[in-house]
Amino acid sequence: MHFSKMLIPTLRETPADAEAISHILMLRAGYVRQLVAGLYIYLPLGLRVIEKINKILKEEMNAIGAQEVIMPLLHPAEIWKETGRWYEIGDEMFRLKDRGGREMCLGMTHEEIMTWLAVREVRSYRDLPQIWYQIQTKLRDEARPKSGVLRTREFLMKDSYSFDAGEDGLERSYQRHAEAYHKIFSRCGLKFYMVESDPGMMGGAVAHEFMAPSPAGEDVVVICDSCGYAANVELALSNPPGIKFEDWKFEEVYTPEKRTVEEVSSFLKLSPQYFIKSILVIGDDGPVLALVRGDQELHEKKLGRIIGNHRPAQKIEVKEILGVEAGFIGPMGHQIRIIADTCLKKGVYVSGANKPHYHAIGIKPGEDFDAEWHDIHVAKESDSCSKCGNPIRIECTIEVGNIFKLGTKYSGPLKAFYLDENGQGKPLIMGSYGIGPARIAAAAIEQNHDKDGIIWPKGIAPFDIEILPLNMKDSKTAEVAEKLYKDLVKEGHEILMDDRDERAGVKFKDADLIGIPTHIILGEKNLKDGFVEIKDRRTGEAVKVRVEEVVEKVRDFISSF
RNA sequence: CGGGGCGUAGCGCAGCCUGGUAAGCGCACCUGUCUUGGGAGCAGGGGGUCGGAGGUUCAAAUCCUCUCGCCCCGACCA
Repeated sequence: MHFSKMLIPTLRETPADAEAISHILMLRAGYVRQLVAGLYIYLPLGLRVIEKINKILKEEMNAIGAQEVIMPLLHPAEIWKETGRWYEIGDEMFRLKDRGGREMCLGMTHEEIMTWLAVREVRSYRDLPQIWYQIQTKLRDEARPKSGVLRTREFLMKDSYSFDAGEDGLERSYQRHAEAYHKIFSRCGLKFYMVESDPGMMGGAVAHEFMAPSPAGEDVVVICDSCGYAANVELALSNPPGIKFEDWKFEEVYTPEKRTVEEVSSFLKLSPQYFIKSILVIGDDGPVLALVRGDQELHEKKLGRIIGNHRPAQKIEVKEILGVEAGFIGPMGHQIRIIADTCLKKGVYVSGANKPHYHAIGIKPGEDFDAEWHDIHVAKESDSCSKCGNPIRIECTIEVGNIFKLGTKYSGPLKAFYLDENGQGKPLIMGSYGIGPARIAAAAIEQNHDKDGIIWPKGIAPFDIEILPLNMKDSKTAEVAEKLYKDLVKEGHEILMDDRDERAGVKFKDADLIGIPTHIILGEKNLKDGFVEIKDRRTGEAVKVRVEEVVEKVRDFISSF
């Protein structure tokens, strides 16, 4: 393609409302434009990247026997009502009515519709397994779209759904997806982790996420380099640093106006690790007291998985339920449900004395109070791996893919049954699997850029090579550039030819911004001696090559990186 | 939905506090000229209901009220 004939509106300056690097660079390099919050236009270059990614997705999905289909994105409400999600999902679902007043919604995912198809078309165990996928638009009315293309209200998703006769089959489909996903993200040039994740509202028991490390990511992941344990911080288990306990006798001490752990800890000159933080929350089934160590934080989601929906108690509620004001709560002597972090199970601690302006020293778990023990703290960098005891790492990541074992969550309510060998009706065992192509593109930029712009991984670059004839007014330059372009296209390379009548500096700057992996530079002086330069965008390394050898050298050059 | 910030030319911004002399700057764009290995120079030019509505005033980009939009933090995230 010729630059002069393409819409590539590069920007010299950073747009004011972009903050994430991928967002800034996609705007500056002319890949996308924003319509309104969370809705993006993909310009020619941006579309090329998405299509490269989609091609990889299709190849790898087809390779595991998945079949491409396409589903409507307008859905009748009835199906969503049957699974209950019409009611469970809140404002995130776009809802509307057709002219007949029939309730509809825009598809935010396709479990219901895929299962609807399976109900009708899958009859026998002989039809199984089936894996169906599509690459199609999803619509979710996000509360807060952000970070450019990373979180939008409308986005492309490769979603696949597996239907098996039993748990073994699901396991196979799940593993095949995991392997395909590894290949996909590798081919896209991403650094990524596969981590254990919370199945959440998707239902089912097992789920993994594919996470691309990047400071722009909104998910936090716990990684153990020693044993390979990797999990989303929403469920990651970890052991807080061990501490040496004193042999305190139970004793109440006067701590006037000292309420927070920091205040009491500095007042008593004891490290926060020796404290028990007591947090009262109000759940659907009544109040619950959550206990974590003084140097730890309570993880709401971890607690939520144990007690369900809950919210922090208000000050008045604390007084009413526990009989003491916040700041002096201790775990002793309460009748309500207590969930305590596992690391508190042993030791001798300090906490509130359940009377105003007093704390208690020498509290022994198991003796002075009892609790249900769960890992409910937020994993931190200083924690150690719960599996092998070695240090863990915490990283911010972009979720680029996920895989869920659904079981019969959808096939049950929608009555997706098959007949087994004995003629018995059984529910299909399902899995669902997603990948966001736009997030792959954004993550690739987040992980591959420098001060000058994007450095695309070869697998998903919009073009393989950019030709830069530095002076288009020089007839020799223009002539050789055209010939090289034709020859290289004939070789099967995708080429962007910067045939604009721009100064050399402009072409270099734009080429670096746009980030095509290989540049062929045609300067007047080199050309007089019969040479051009082949330059690698990532390293900046350039080699001088005779014009007639370019086609051959490019072959070597490209394969050497 | 709560908190904060910002809306002035395609992009980046100044002007607002202290109303009039305030529709400005840089880049981009158009014409000409010159230049061609890292966003050149010179000369000329086009482009704005100052997000919108209402109000105060002799007079509003500027003050007041309402409203819409965008970004960031948090909550939420099938």
